[in-house]
Parts: sequence; C-alpha cells; structure tokens
Amino acid sequence: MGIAERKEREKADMRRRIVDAAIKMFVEEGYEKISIRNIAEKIEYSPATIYLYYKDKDELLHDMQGEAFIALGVMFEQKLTARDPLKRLEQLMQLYLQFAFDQPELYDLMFIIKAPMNTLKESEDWMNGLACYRFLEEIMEECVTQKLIRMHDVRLATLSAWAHAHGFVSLYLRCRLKISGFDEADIPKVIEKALKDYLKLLRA
Amino acid sequence: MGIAERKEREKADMRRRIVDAAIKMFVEEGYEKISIRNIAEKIEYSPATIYLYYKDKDELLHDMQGEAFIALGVMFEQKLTARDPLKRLEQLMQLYLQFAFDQPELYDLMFIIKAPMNTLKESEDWMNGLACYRFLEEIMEECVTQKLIRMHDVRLATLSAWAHAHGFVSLYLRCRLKISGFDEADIPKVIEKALKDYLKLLRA
Amino acid sequence: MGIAERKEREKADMRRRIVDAAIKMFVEEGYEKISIRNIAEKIEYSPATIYLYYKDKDELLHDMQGEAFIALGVMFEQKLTARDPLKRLEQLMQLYLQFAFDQPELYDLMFIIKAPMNTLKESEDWMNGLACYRFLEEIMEECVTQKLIRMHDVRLATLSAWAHAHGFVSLYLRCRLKISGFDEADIPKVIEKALKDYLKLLRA
Amino acid sequence: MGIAERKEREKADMRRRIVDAAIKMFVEEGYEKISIRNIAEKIEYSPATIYLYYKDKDELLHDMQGEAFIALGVMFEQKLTARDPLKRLEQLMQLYLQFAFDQPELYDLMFIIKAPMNTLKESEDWMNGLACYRFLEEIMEECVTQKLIRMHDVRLATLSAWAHAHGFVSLYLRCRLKISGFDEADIPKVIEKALKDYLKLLRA
DNA sequence: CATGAATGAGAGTTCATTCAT
DNA sequence: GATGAATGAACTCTCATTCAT
Repeated sequence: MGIAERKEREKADMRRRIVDAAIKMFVEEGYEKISIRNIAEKIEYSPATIYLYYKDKDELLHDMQGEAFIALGVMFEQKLTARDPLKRLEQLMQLYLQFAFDQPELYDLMFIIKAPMNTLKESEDWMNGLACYRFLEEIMEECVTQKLIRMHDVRLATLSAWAHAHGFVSLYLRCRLKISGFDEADIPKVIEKALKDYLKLLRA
Repeated sequence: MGIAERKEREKADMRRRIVDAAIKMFVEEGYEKISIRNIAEKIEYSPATIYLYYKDKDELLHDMQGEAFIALGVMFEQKLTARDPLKRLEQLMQLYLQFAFDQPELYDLMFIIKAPMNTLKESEDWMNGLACYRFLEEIMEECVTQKLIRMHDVRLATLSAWAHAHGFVSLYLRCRLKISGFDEADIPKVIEKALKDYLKLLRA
Repeated sequence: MGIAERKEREKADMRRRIVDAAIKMFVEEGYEKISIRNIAEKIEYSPATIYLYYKDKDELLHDMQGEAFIALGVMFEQKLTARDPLKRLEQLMQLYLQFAFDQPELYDLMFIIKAPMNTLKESEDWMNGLACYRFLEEIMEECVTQKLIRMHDVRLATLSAWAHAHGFVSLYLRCRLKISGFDEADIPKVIEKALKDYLKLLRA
Repeated sequence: MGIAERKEREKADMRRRIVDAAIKMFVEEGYEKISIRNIAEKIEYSPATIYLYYKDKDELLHDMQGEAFIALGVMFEQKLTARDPLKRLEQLMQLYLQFAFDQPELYDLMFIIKAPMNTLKESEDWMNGLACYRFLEEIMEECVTQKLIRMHDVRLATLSAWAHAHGFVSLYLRCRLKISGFDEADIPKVIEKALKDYLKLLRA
C-alpha cells in the first residue's frame, strides 16, 4: 500500500512539475509561446514523456487551468475577510479584479481561452472553476436570503455579477477599452469604480 | 488626379475582395481554419498578393473586424427603432445579443480575439468599433441627461452596459457557463433575462 | 521437473494471452492500429512485460500469424469433408477464399505482411504455414497419383494452385482489381468463378 | 502561351525530380525508409516544398507508382516482340517476372502496398496500371477470338493470368515460398516453369 | 516476474512570410 | 501589379525499445 501511495505521489509530482513549468512559461511568455516541446525542454524531459502524464495538450491546459483556479481560490480563502455579505461581495469583486490585473495570462487561461475546455465532454461538469464559483454563489445566497440586494434568483444574481466583472476584464485584456476614452493607465481604477457602482445599484 | 483616384479605388476594391473572402471563410469555418493561403486560394490570387495590400495577417484581421462592425452597425441602424431611450437601450441590448448568437465567429473577431488589435499602435484609436459604440453612448447620454437611469457618468454607464452584455456573451462563447447550472440550450434566454434585470436595476 | 514444467506452462499461458489480445485488436482495428503499447494496455500489463516474452514486435507478429494459421487449419479440418480429391480441392479453394474474405486482416498477416517473417533466419523453416500447406499438398498428391489432373509434379501443382488463389485475393485486398472492370461487389463471386475455371483446366 | 507552357513544364519538372528522388530512395532503401523529410533532403529542398507539388504522401506514392508502371510499360513496348498471341503471352509473362525480380521494391509499390491507392476515390479509375493491363488484355482478346485458349471470357482470362503471376511473385517477395520446399535460389526458375505449365494448360 | 519511467527518433503536416522575377 | 517558388520554423503526436529497480 505504501508503495502504491508513493507511486501515486510520484506521478502526481511529475504532473505538478509539468504543470508548474508550463504555467511559468505561460505567465512569462503567453499562451502562444507554449508548446509541448517548449515545456519538455524546460523540465528537461523529452516531449514524449509529457504524453505519459497527459493525453494531449488540451488536457495539460486543463490542468494548468485547474492550478490557476486554485491560486484564485487560495486568494479568496485568505483575503476574503469581511463578514457582511455586501462587504464580502465587494471584497470578492476587488480580489477578482486584482487577480485579473496581476495575472492576466492566467486569467486568459481560466476564462477566455477555449482549449482547456475541449477536454470536457458534453455532459461533464467543469470542476476547475467550481470552488471559486461557489465563493460568489454563497455570498449571493446570503444576499438574496437576507434581502440585501434587489435580485431574488441566486443563480441569476451570481451569473450576473460574474459576467459583469468578466466583461470589464476581458474587454480590457483584449484591448477593446481603447474606445471608451479612458486613459489606458486609469482603466483598472475605472473598472473598480464601475463595479462598485453596479453593487450600489444592486443594493436593496 | 483621375489616375491616382482610380488607382486608389482599385486598391480599395482589391482590399474589399480580400476581406470579403476572408470573412466568408471566417464565418463558415471559424478562426482557426483561416490562413493567408486559404484566403488567397479563395480569391484566386497568390498569397504574396495579399501582402501587397496588407502588411501582415493582423492587419487583414483588423480590416475584417472593421467589416464585421459595419454589419453590426447596419443592424443597429435598421432595427433600432424605438425612440424612448430606455426602450432603445433594451432594444440595442437585444440586438447585440442576437448578433452574438447568430454570428459567434464574427463576435469573436470583434471583441475577443487579440490579433486584430495588434496593428493599433499605442496611441492610435480603435476606429473599427467606434460607430457601434456611439450608438450605445448616445442612448446613454440621453438616459443620463433625462435622468432615466441611476447613473450619472455617461462614459461609465456606457462602458458598464457594454461590459455586462459582453461578459455574458463571452463566457458563453468560451464555454464557461457550464458551471452556472443552466441548461446549455436555455442560456441565450437566461442571458436576455439577466440583462433585462440589469436594465431594471438601472432605471431611475 | 514439475516446477520447470509449471514455469514453462505459465510462460506459454502468458504468450497465449498476449497473442490473443493482439489478434483481437488486429482483427478489430487492423494492422496499422496495433502497437506494443496498445496490446500491453489491452492485457493490462506494461509494454516492458511483453518484451519478457517476445524479443521484439516481429516475433510477436510471428506468433500471431501462427495463431491465424491454426484458425485456418481448424476450418479445413472441420469443413473439408469431401472425399474425392478433385471435389476436395475445390472445397479447399472455396474455404480459402471464404477465410480471406471473412478475415482480411488475418489473411494479410498470414500471407502479405513482411514483418512476421523477419524473425525466421535464412535457414529456418516457416512452420506456421506448414499444416495448412499440407492440406493442399496432400490433396494434390492424390490428384497426381490418381492422374486426376494434368500436372505431374506435386510440389509444382501445390504451389501453383496456392499462388493462383493468393494472386486473386491479394490483388483484391490491396485494391488492384479496380482495373479489371468488374464491380467491386461482384469480385468475390468472380474470383470464385475464375478459380473454378482454373480447376476445370487442371482436370485431366 | 509560351510562358504558361514553360511554367507548366517547370512544374512538371519539379514533380519529376521529386518522384525520381523518391523512387531512387525507394529502390535503394525500401518502402519503410522513405519519408517526406528524407526525400526533401535528397532533393535539397525543404519538406514544405514537396507539399507545393503533392497534397500528401499518398499522392506522391501514387505518382511514383505511375512512374513505375511507365517503366514496365516501356519494357513491354520494347521487348514484347512476338507476334503469335500465345508466344506473346508467354513473353509477357516472362517480362513481368523479370521486372518483378529485378525491381522488387517497385513491384511492391505497384501491386502490393496499399498507400498509393488511397488517393483514388471510390468511383475513380486506377489509371496508373491501365496501359500495362491493356497489354495483357489485348493479347488475351486475340487468344480468345482466335480460340487459342480454353477460356472464352476475355476479362476473366486476363484477370486469371495476371492473378496467377502475381500470386507467385507476391508470395515470393513476401517470403512465403520458404514453405514450398524449393531452394530459395531456384524459385525464380520454378515460378517461370510453373507459369509455363499454366500456359500449357490454357492452350486449346 | 514485472514494471514504471523514460526516450531518441521520427512521422506528416501547416503556417506566415519573403523575394526574385 | 502580381506571383511562383520557396522556406524556416514550428507543430502535435506515436512508436519500439531499454533499463534500473
């Protein structure tokens, strides 16, 4: 049993090393620069080795995405300190933005790039994002239950808040906010402001 | 002068043909299937010819994006019939969604894919999206002026509405709404509903 | 001694399991889909294990070929019922064709693919095909002895009949009969007819 | 027009060079050693260049096959001197065998390997082999018309003679004649003898 | 006995782009 | 103005095989 466990751990370690190397490259050089060969080189293994741990590139991207979500989850865990649901909501939004601006490449992988979703079969759930999603959902649940906001459907409220934040971020990351007339440099602040305004609207 | 003009016109014609062919392929086969070679084949010119009219692929994508925005603009022009600003806003939102769901590939090009933005220099404005943006902005201006909504900054209101809609659409197009618990097939309706709720919140 | 025998038996068992799995894959997915890794997966052993029982892929293919010949031999054994040598010859031919059309992949392995023959050293005999060959040879021997056919050299007669049948089958399996002007679907029947004609020619 | 022709010629030249290099490698090193990269290296072009002239490897193999058939055709043209249909038939058989024994790799490509046939669509004819096939067919036609042989259906007679010869050759090339008990070195002679016997049987 | 881990070698293919003509 | 020809640089992925354990 000990042996099986050790093997298991070693396997997991290797996956971890692959994913870590890949994420590092990803963060440093962006999506388009990562390739199986690149990653293999980085970890000083042959490309074929990667295929011992991942069936294809999409599956690897999927795991990288998972890792990225863990990072976000940890951040929520640690920094989401407020108790009051509305305050907590605002805090979560701010953390979300902060993550996006600090780790734009990871954000891309988590919420924009298609590839990591390819491995999911039609029926399969997207587990990677679940924990983080729950953070928001739970807050929204409280907000709805306690009638703190002007929405009554938890799912809809959750989706809406997320979509709103994501809308800002993704337009920004993909350079579409040039049009808005705001100074590039101000945009993070503007977005924060806009989201706060949204929360104000939301408040009952 | 006449000659210069003719040349100019011919040049424009050729660009148009290239762009049209490219868009057609884009719509039919998706972003990943288009390549300079493919397009060249379609218009029955050599790949090299395309480089006489476009300095690189990004520039071509930029023009294709422009064309796509024209299509959206025309749609707004024709179907945005309501007079009342709030009604008009709702209508615009619906048209936006409709366009996104009908032409997901074009939407991608307009709002998600990075490449067409690469050609824009730091300082340069993004003209492609401007006209469409104005549609929304003008409505928002009226809304603000007439105090029909609970926001006072036109730019912020515009940005916010757009971001909200885009957030929904882009999460959907990139398969992230699996997590929301809604049925895939219902999502367009759900989004519409969510946006209407947003407009309700917004209303003064 | 008992122990050695048991070991021997176990070894044989394992080879059998490997060969069986390999043949199954071979029949189901064709020559090009089988690989050591695939087979290993199927029998739930590691690829390395296969190399404990087979020195290389060719040797395994050789054993698979042997198995295939056993199948053909069994078929001959069971269905070769005629007593009269000429009738028996015709029957054998038909059975041969039937096997080829029913099991084209196995036929390939037995008579066309080079690899399984690579293990045979220059001097070594090809035992795999022997038993089946004997079926034909024995019939031919009777035919010659009883002067039922217009050939006098048993070996030559045997070879000739086999070559003729194989010629048809292999041209067919490798798609060369497109040229003959016959309808694809009719070809099995045509071949049968042609071989019967050959037997008529042969008859004294 | 001159220009177009020249271009055409140059294109053909290049295809020729590719095919020639490929055939040379093929003849020298066998089927398994040729790869697009290899060929490219040989002709000192990049692999990509080959794809300007051939859509894929199968298409190239198809052309190589065509070239091989031309060689056989030329041989028939030049050395098929007999007038008498039966003599002519015997001569053709001998030439066929000679070609097979002299150029076993080419024979493989023409009659055994699957790949060059992959490019042919279901409905499409196999032109490569046609001219050579006609040589045999025409002879058979004369034989039948003049009642020189004991067969009456030209197509069937043609097919049968070809299949018979091919049967011998392909069993030999793929090492299956080890079983026949003949000495490896004698086999070409044996085959010749066997085919002559067949022709004797055939004679009216 | 069995294997986990690893790999070197190589496959076919595609792409954006360049440049002499 | 147009292009034919070419390519360097990638790409993902698969395979038979080995060897320390």
